[in-house]
Amino acid sequence: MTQAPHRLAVVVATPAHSAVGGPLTYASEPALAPGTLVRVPLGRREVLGVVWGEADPAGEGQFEEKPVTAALAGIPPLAPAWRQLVAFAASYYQRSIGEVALAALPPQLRELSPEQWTRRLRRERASATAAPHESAPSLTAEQEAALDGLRGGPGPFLLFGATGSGKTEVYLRATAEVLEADPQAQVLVMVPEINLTPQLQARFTQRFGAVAVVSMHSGLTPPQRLKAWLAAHTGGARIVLGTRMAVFASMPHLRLVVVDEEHDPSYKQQEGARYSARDLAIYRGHVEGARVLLASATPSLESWHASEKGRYQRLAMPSRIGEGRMPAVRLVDLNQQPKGTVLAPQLLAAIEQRVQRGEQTLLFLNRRGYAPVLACTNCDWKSECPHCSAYRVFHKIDRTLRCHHCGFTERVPRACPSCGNLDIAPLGRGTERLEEHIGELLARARRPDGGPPRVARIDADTTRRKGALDEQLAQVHSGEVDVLVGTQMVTKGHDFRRITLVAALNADSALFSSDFRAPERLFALLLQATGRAGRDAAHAQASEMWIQTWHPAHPLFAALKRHDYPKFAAQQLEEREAAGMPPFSFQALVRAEARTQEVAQDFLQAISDASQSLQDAAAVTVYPPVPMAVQRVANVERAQMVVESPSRKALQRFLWEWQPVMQARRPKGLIRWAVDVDPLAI
DNA sequence: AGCACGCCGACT
DNA sequence: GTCGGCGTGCTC
Repeated sequence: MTQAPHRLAVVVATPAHSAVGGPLTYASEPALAPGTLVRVPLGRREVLGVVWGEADPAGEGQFEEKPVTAALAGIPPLAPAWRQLVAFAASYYQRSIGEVALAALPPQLRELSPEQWTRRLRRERASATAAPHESAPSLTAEQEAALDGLRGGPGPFLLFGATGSGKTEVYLRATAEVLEADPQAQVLVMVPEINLTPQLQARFTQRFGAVAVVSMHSGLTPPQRLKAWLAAHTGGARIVLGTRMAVFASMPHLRLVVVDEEHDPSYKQQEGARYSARDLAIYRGHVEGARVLLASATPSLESWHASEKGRYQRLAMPSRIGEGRMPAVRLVDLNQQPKGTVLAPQLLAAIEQRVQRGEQTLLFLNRRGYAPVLACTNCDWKSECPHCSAYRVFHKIDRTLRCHHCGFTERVPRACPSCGNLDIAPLGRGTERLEEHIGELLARARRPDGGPPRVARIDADTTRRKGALDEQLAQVHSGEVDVLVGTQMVTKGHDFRRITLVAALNADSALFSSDFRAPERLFALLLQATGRAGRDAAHAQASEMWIQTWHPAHPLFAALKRHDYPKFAAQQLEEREAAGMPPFSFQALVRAEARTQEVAQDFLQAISDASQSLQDAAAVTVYPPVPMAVQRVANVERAQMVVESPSRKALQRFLWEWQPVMQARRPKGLIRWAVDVDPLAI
């Protein structure tokens, strides 16, 4: 073998602050272009890497530079814009480039040998044309105006559109225009949840044909993911639909990015590189010269603020299509009800009325299981999880106590484990118990056909099986179900035609939460739930949203009654500004996990003290460490501290200066620590 | 992150 | 007497 002339910088999936956080240097006989996928030896294994560029000549001779094992040939290298996106995300969210890059690639790529790879490529030689299939419906004036706005500027755009105003049709039209204007152009459409991809995929394939559309989300099998990725990377797929991970899809001809329900917290990744797919979409649009369209009926306050300041261009579609109008919001004051009321009599009467008329009701309760706690009636035993600082939830269906944090599950004890008392009682209620309860309450009511009312429940427990959600939704749509009990899962996106009554039963917990974003989330959730009712013009008049609350005078409800998001947003932004909170400041969270709370907090305190000598310390406030809300999970103690600055730039610099300090101060017994930039929940 | 090596408890 | 728990260290 002759001397290998090229020294390549290759990124591999190593965490940011291990000793090998940066790109590694490998030797290669042929010159490999940046963006080429390679297999390289690392320790005793062989891993997938991405060529990032030429290695730094200064580092020559420092390590034994092993040769690249093989390049995955036959596809174009990852484009500069993709690499720039990955490098930016790694830098902004304080991770290594390799970690972000490899997480953004389909996992199966890591496992394929070069032979399997070539075989695989040969199979995927299909190119697709986007042939419009169905004819598009005519547009409302508001949709026309939104599309005009979209044509008229560079963006980014914030489409502020009521539920039922026809936002999806705007995405379809905008997509059609982009695809027609450029025979190679590609479009990325993101939704918050996997559950929402099938119906969106159906809409897009109807319009553009199946070959042009692929979806990308964690529910795909590894071969499906690889296939979708290849189709996007080689340009065969003109349209990519997906969840947050799709923001990293390799799309060399990206021209339009749509972020549907942009306010949804699911766009923030909660482990590994904690990126916001919505924020990265904005950045990506910027580097690729693609239009970015964020859309929501209840935009995040960050996006709303940006549109108020003119950084985002706002497009408004306030009206529901056709005769549809938003349901009337009615509050039930729980202070006026007998103690222990689950459903106020007037709400129950309203439900019975719907049942008799053959209309449907959605009861929204954001807590699954039968009861959140099981307690002994004699001593003070409660169903605490032995591994977490949380109660295990009682699931009556299989008579188990399940910890929703660590998964620890046991059969319900026959008697109190502490005192032997046989009488242990559920406290509070979840969807299971509500389903049971409502069944009893409605026992005397009759459907128009004379039959007894049918109650169904949709939550994470009833939809665990693949396809289960679809089956259950189909039952609702066919009219088999009269009353649907569900968690927030049912408030998102699903188009229920015959629901004329929606009720939220436990809205209050978020009103006085310590999390400053809780009201924003609650408002979005309730308005979204409201949007589930009255989507069918024939029933719209009688549609209602009921909210049971102890605090009917809360200003959030006043805005909700008028469906007035702008008013609500203005109030919230005023408070945020006065308190110096996002979007008027920028935050990061340092989290630490250890066997003991003391080790975790001491570490945070130590790095906090050490941070005061950093260059940007004056522009940044480091708050004291505190235990996390759920302090212990799976026998690991967790603590965190907030870091805040009025300047995003200063915060960024500060965090990067700080990283080596954290590394150096890492004590024995600390399991891990992580930085969460722009955290959603504190 | 993997994956090794290395030192102390309950099983064949 | 081994299997295996996870603590510590290394990877171009």
